[in-house]
Amino acid sequence: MPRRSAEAKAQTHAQILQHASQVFRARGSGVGIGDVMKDLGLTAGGFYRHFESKDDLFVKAVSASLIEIAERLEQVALKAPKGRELEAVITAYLSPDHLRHPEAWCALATLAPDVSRLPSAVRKQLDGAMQLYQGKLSKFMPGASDAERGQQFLILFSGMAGAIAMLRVLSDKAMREQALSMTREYYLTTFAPGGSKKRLD
Amino acid sequence: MPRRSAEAKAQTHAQILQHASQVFRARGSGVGIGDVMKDLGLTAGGFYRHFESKDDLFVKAVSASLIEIAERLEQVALKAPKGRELEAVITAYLSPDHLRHPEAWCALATLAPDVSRLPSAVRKQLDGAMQLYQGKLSKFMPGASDAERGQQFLILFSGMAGAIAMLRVLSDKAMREQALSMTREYYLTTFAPGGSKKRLD
DNA sequence: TGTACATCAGTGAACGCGCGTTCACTGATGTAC
DNA sequence: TGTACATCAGTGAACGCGCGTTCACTGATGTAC
Repeated sequence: MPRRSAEAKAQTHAQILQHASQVFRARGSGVGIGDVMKDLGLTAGGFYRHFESKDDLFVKAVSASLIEIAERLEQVALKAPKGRELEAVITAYLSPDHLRHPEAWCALATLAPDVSRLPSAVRKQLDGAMQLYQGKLSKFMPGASDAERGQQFLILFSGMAGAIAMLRVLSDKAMREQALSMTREYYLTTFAPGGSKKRLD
Repeated sequence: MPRRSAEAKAQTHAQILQHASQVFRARGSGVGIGDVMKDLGLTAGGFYRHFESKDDLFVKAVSASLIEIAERLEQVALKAPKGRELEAVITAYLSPDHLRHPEAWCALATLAPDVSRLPSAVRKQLDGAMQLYQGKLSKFMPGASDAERGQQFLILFSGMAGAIAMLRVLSDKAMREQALSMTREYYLTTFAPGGSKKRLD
């Protein structure tokens, strides 16, 4: 097929990024470029009109997915009743939907080890997305200063990501979901001990 | 090279398992069998006298490493002063040594996503090791019943594993180590608020 | 205790396959006049 | 506004490579008598 317009190219570029970010989260960094392109009705050769290499795509896909999740969780907080923002975020993050759909949720829970194995020069490209994640959500954390809220964010989100990652290892589905709700209760009690007893759903 | 004695075979088997478990933790499940065998001075062909397939090795290597860490942490607890067992375990788990040496520490922090992508029939083979891990350490957790201590174990260890995994993503070494000590303080305060103020080193 | 024979741990070459990447090519798009 | 030409998004075949696995073979080990 011949040349496409500038807008068409931008659209293809966005599609590759979006689809790759889902498929990496679902099946890990080992997923092939040919697979990603094929799913979009394209061939592998065309990939290199959009990205320098597979590593380039991987880093950009992880970065994009982190930003997307941060924005989504920020929206969840902003839509929550006053004073219950963090409760809403924790409930969303530790939801059965997150546990069951790695491709649609947080890349930290699915790709942290893959990312940590990249050379630090490459990992550096993710600093921005990590800071944005922290920036969008630490304002809902308890703490007297920005620094303190930033620390609380790190502890809460690394803990929740670890919980999701570990629960996905368990082979028994019923046990997994039950342990999830128990874990959610714990984090809600510890980080968002709101006055009212009723939980958001 | 010709046939070896039964003990020699057992030793080779143990070496493959041990080395693979380190190298998978360090570089992920993508590491090749040829590499593992070569490091031991062997050739790839001989691998199949010891394991059915790469997946077989991977699952057994993860299982072995989980058991090894569980036993090591249990020893840490047993050597700690009375009443400070959990404090010692948390300090060991959230140590700079763990952060810097994935190959020598907890497979949950390095391989949880790889494991979660295996078919659940294969993952089932890890249930035993997971239960052993829980069994060896939940006795040091606070809680009135076995069930409660088991839950506390899950929350604490998934949280700590997530913290290690996430901190390894950060590109700045100084920030990583500082965030680690802050995280360690948090988990010590929350889970092991011992009477004495001095920390174990 | 010695001998003949079966076993099998480890070798090394070969296999089929899928991967990331390159490249000559096509023809619609964009641009210069 | 029309025309000639350069650009370049996407194709599809090819590349080199490394992977997991197989297999005929070697010769020390283990066993039966």
